[in-house]
Amino acid sequence: MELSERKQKILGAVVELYIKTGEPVGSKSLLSELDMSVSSATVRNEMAELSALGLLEQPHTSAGRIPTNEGYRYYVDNLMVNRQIDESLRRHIEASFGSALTDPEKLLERAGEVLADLTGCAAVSTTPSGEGAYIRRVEAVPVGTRTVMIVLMTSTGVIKSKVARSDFDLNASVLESFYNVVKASFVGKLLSEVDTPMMQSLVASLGGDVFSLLPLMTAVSDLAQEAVHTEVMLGGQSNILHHNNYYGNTAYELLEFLRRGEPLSKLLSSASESKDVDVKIGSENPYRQLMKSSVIVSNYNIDGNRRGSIGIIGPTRIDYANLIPSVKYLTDLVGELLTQTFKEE
Amino acid sequence: MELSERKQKILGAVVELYIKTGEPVGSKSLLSELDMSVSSATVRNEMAELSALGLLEQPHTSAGRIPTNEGYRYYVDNLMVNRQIDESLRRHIEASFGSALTDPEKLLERAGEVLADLTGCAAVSTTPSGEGAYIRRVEAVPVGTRTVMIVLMTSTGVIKSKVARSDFDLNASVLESFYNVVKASFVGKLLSEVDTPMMQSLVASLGGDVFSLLPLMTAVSDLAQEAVHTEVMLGGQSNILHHNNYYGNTAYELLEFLRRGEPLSKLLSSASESKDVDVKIGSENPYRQLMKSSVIVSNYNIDGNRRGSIGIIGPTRIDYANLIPSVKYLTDLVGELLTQTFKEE
DNA sequence: CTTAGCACTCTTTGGTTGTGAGTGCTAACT
DNA sequence: AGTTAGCACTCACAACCAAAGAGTGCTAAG
Repeated sequence: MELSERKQKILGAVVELYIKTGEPVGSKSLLSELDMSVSSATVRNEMAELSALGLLEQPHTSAGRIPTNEGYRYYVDNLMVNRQIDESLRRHIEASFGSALTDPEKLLERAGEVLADLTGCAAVSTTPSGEGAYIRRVEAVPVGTRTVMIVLMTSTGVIKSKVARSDFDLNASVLESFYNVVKASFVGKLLSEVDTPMMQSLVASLGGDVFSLLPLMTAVSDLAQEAVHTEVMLGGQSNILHHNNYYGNTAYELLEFLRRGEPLSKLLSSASESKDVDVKIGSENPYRQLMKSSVIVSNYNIDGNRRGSIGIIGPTRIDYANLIPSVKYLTDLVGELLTQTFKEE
Repeated sequence: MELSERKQKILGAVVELYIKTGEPVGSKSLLSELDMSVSSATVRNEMAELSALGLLEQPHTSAGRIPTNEGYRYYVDNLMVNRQIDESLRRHIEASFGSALTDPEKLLERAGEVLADLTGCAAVSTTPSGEGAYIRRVEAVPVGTRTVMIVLMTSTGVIKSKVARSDFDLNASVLESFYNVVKASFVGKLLSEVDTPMMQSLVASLGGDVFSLLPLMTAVSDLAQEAVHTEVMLGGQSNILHHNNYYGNTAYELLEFLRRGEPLSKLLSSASESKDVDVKIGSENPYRQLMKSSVIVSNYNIDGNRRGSIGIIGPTRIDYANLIPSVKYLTDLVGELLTQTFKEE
C-alpha cells in the first residue's frame, strides 16, 4: 500500500498518541502534537481517507480515530523506529540474572520475569528445545538399596533427574548391566529416537535382567521424553489487569488461556524464523482469546541454532517501538548466556 | 460468646445463604430458606441483636445483612458442620496425581493446581522444609573436563543438582579429594549447619587443593541453601477474577501480593500447628492485601513431622464447610504420598 | 415474647436533558 | 486542485429526577 508522506506522518502520530493515551485521537489533539502547518479540516480529510483504506476506525460516529489491526501493522512494518535501550537499563537487566545461570530452566523462568517487569506485560518463555539433541550421558546414583536416582544429560546441557524404584535389590551387578545397556542403546541417540517402539524392542532384548532393570529403563525413557519436550513458562500474569483494554472477563479469558501450556507452546513455535522479532497483531493470532492482544516473540539461539523463544503478550496498543527492541535484546542476551554456559563441550 | 439456639440457627443460615448467593440476606428471604414457625419481624429482631453483637452488618441502612469477620469466625468455630468429600471426587483427585510422584517439588506444584481447580480459589503450597534434614549423599558426576554436576540428596528425599565449573581440569585425583572432603565435612550434617562460617573454616583447611575444589564446594553449599529453603508455589491465580468480591483493582493488588513469595511463605508458616486446619478470616490476616480474603491452610506431615503447608486464598465469603475438608483431605493425601515415597530408607 | 402494620431509608432502574468532543460536508479561498 | 473556515449533526457521557422495590426499625396490639 502506497501512502503519501503526509498520510504516513498522520497515521504514525495517531498510532503513537493512541498507544500513549488510550483515548481515540481527534483531529485537533493530533494537530497540537504534530507541528504541521495545516488546519484540522485537512487532517480530518486525510484521516477520512485512512479510514477508507482500513487503517483507522472510529469506535462510534462522533469520536476520534483509533488504529485498526492493519493500521498497527502498517505502523510496525513501515513507520516505526526502534527505540534504543539505554545503557543503565541494560546494566540493570544483566544484573538481574544473578547466579541462576547454570540451570536453563531457571534461567528462562528468570528471563520471563525480567521481561514481564520490564514491559509491564505477561511474558512467556520456552526452555531450550531438545529437538536434534542427543543423549550425552546417563548416570545411576544409588540412593537406597532398591532406589537409584537416574540422571540424564543431553548435548544441549539440559540435565534431568528422576528417582527410580525397583522391587529387587539394585546391587553392583545390576548397575553394571544397566550401564552396559545404557551405553549400547541410549548414549549418542537422539532424544526423539527414544520412543515406544524403541523401548519395546529394547525390553524384548533384555532377557533375564528385565525385572530388575525395567524401572530404570523406564525412568531413562521418561527423562528423554521430558528433555525433548520444551516447557513453557509464564510470568507477570498480573500485569494483564493493568491494561484497561481488558475489560469485563476478557482478562479472565486471557489468563485462563495463558494457563494452558499447549496452545502457548504452539503460538511460540509458530514465530517466524526468518524475522528477528515476530509481531502478531490482534486477529493475526490464531487463537480467539488473543483477538484483542498483540504478541511479540523472538527466538534465541544456542551456538547459532534456534532453540527456544521468549515473548510478551499485551493489548494491541502495546508500545511496539520500545518493547520490540526489549524483547530482541533479552532473547539475544539469553542466547549468549546459554551458549557461553554450554560451549565448554 | 453465648448465643441462644435460635440466634445460632439464624446466624448460620445468614452465613450460608450469603456464601451461596453473594447478596445481603433479608429477613424474608431468610425465612423461606429456614423452616421456622416465626414471623419475619421476629427474625428481624434477632438479626438486630446479632448486629449489635458485631456478628452481622448492613452494607447500608435498608439492605439485608451480611456476616462480619466475627460472624464468619463464630460460624466456623461453632456452627459449621464439615461436608464429606464424596467418593467419586476422592478418586478423581487421587487419579490426578499421575506419575509426578517422584519429585517433591512437582508433587507439591501439582497439588496446588489440583486444589485450585477443586476449590475455585488461588492455591499455595510449600515444598517440604529442609529444617532438621541432613545431607545424606553428595555426588559429583563429570560432564566435561572442567565441569561436573553436583548432586545433593537430603534425608527428606529432596534432590538438588547444579553444574559447577572449575578453572582447572577435574581429573580423578581432584574428584577423589572432593569426595574425601564431602565425606568428612558434609555428609550427615544438618542442612542448616552449612552456613558461611562453616564454609570459611572449611576453605581455610583445604590447603593446596583450594583452587580446584572451591567451585565444587561452593556448589554444594549453594545446594544445601536451596534445599533448606522452602519454595512457595502458587496456582489458580486466574480463579481470583471469578470472585466478584474482588472489584476494581483489589484483584490486581491481591495477585501482586501473591506473586511475592516471601510474605506468602510467612503466611503459610504462621499456620497454627495445633489445629488440623487453620482458618484466617479477613482482618485476622497480618497483611493489608488480605483484608478482604480468607486463608485456609493445613500442614502436611512426612513420617509424622510437619514439613510444609498447602492452602487456599479466597474471598471471606468462601464456602468454608466444603473447602476446609477439601484442604484437609489434600494435605493428608500429600503427606501420605510423600511419606510412602521416602520411607524406604 | 411475638407479630402485624406502617413509615422511613436507601439502592436501583429508567428516562430526560445538556454538554462537549469530534465528525462530514459545503462553500469560499489560494 | 488542494486547503480552510464554518456549521449542522451525531453520539457518548454525566447529571438529575422520579418511581419502584427491598428491607429495616418501631410501635402497638395480641
